[in-house]
Amino acid sequence: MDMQKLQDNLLFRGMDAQEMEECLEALSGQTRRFPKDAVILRAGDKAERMGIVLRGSVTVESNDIWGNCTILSHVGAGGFFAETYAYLTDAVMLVDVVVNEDCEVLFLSIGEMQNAPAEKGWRAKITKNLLTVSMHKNLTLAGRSFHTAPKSIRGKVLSYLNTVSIQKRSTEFDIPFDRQQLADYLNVERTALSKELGKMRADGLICCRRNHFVLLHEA
Amino acid sequence: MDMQKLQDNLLFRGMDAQEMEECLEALSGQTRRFPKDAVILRAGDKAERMGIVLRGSVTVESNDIWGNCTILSHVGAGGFFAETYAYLTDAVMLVDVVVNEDCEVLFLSIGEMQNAPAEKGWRAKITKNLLTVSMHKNLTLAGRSFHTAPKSIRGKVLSYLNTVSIQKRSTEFDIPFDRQQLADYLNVERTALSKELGKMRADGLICCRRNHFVLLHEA
DNA sequence: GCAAGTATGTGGTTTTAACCACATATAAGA
DNA sequence: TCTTATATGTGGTTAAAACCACATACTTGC
Repeated sequence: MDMQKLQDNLLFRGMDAQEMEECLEALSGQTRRFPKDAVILRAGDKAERMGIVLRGSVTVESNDIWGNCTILSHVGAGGFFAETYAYLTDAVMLVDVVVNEDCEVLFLSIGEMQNAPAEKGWRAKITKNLLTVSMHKNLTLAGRSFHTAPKSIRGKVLSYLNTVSIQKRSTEFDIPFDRQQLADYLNVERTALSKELGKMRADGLICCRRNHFVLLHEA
Repeated sequence: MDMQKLQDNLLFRGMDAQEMEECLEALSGQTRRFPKDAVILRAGDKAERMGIVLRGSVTVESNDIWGNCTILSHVGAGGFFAETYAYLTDAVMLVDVVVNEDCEVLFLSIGEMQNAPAEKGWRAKITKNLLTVSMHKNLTLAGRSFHTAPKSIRGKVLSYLNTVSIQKRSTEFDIPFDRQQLADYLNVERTALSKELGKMRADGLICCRRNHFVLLHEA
């Protein structure tokens, strides 16, 4: 495991090498690799361990019996999943975690944190860091609510693209979704999304090819 | 302020009277009353303080320029708002916090927590409690995503009512929303919601009057 | 470069919910 | 109690998106 890279991760921020090691030991840190489309966690599971994406990416999604898919969030390298379920041990997962790009995941029994001796420096640090992680996750979830709120497909798309543009600090960027995934994220039908993107292009609002987008300022 | 009741609050769990006092002092605890429809916090504000609802209730909502309202969550007595924005001090609020029923709110400069001496017992406790609060808020937000995901109004309503029923452990319960608010929460149009509720009643799925609902098991 | 598989786009139809106008019911105040 | 205000429900129309079938474009492996 690349310790240096891990030490830069938000969850371990502020720890020295010694603390990191103790922490990984106490929380039974373990890495695993998964191929694209693998289901890492399934709705109904009781997740005892949270996941940290070291390489690749995953999506957190809900899949109902009728085949409807709703993507709640995309988690790239350095991101986290299932931390809520792993920490609130009584909560049952309502979502699946699915591999988007071949990835490597570090699992941590984050609940064990609370059993660690309070004197250990890493305990206070990881608690504080997990708090920050959780709050950021809150903003992510709230963000999706904003994207799905507009009534029209165009409104949803613009809300989403606008946010990505702000995050990337550029009007030209790649999004982490293909058409079907973007549709599932915005809760709309794929072909309707394609149509709307076509209209938006015709209207001179955007320019896009596959997952590459450019936002255009109207003349 | 009713200290006993406050001590039962999730955020202060595990603290003794002494710690509570120190904590409230350090975080500049201050209570205020608000009448119905007052706007406690407005989108665009930088919230330095989180709110704890002691009495009454508030809604966290997004109101755009065109008059569209989206209710993200309802916060009743004992609940919290703006903790994310108050803790992540650089984040600007994207939502309004509006009084739903006349209420009393305790404000806390939760960011100050990090400046308190680490030896203080209350600091570790409130950090841990805030973590729990944040994670529960995550589940709340994810819950709304599930309610708004179904394509049909009926699907949304059933998803919502089903969840409330599970929380209240009964098929008969009051919801904290009037029709307009429920529509805003589920992201649908009010009159369309009324119509659908009528149909659902005709279909023998539910029985409702104002904000009182009974779920019926089909024959 | 070709074949096969996957992703994306387009046209046409149907379903659904938004929208508007208004009726009725309930609550609150004089 | 009567009046007024507010909340809820209903009918009809329209706009929009879901849905289906299929064409085209792109990717990948051989």
